[in-house]
Amino acid sequence: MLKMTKLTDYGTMVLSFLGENPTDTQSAADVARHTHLALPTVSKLLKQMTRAGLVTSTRGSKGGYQLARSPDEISAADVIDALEGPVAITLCSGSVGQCDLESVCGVSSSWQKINVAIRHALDDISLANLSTTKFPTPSLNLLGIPITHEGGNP
Amino acid sequence: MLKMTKLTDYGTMVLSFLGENPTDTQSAADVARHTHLALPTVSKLLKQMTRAGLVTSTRGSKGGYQLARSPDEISAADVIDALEGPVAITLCSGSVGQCDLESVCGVSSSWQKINVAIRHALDDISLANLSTTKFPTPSLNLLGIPITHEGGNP
DNA sequence: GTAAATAGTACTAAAATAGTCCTGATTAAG
DNA sequence: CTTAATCAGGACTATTTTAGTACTATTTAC
Repeated sequence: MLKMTKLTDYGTMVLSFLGENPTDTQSAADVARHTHLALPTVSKLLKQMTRAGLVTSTRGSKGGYQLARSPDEISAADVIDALEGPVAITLCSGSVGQCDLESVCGVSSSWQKINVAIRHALDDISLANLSTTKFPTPSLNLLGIPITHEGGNP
Repeated sequence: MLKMTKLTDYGTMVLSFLGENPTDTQSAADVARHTHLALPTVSKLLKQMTRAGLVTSTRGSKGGYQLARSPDEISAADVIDALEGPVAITLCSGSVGQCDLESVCGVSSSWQKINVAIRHALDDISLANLSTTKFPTPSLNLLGIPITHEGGNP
């Protein structure tokens, strides 16, 4: 539940790497080398993220990719949107009238609210926050409960 | 992204129905009839939720299921845990040291924070809130942004 | 013109989800 | 004590989604 797909995770890694040297153009092969991901996969991700406007590409020899804007202007929600399409916690929460069970369901609008809430939370997390390399992670506070750093992955 | 599986969605419907008449014991067939879900599916869900302690079962003829506790004491997180196992937004956010890329990843702990934040949000939503039948849906407020009802499913 | 890149698309493989079925155990009722 | 109704557990199949690869076309530096 509430899992991102691997590709989104990878996408974040790729963006994070691009963010390390924002002025350099990196080829897909460069990115693959540094992130230890397979080239075709990285290539696919970069294409998708280019189309979504998260990175810019330069074609031709000596071409490559760069972040389209600074790491603190790219949100977690942006990345997810680019790689997985619109966020929706339940099928029916995406849009109205598409569920056969709608009339007998007795459950729904609150899921949509949760959805919106999570969405806002993801909007407020930037790539800069997600990259451990350089930036300090700010404290995140949802529902009045401050969430502090308590170990975890490097 | 951030989607629940259909089964969790169904599970909520099932619980919601059981919550309508908390004192009655409903057989799996009854539940299937009223929710318009297939019997084997409902049966499977009820078994899982029984094991998780969300509903109680009575075996034998005239047996069936009831909510184990009142609808406002069952949270969205409970339902998700029962039907999908522990919440984890990324693979590596579930536990430390299980990811090959950990050392080169440069991304992670903030996903864990998001994870925890969402978790808390889901803890605070009860089945009573999710059931449209009887209970008014309270306002939900994450990150200081009040989320108001703005149409959507019935 | 050639080599090094990205763009687009289609395809295949793998994994997760959803759904079904069967066999066994338990209990109320006749 | 037999039968019918009902849950328990697990195995199995089908479907859908996700992940990963491959191929062809286009663009550009030199």
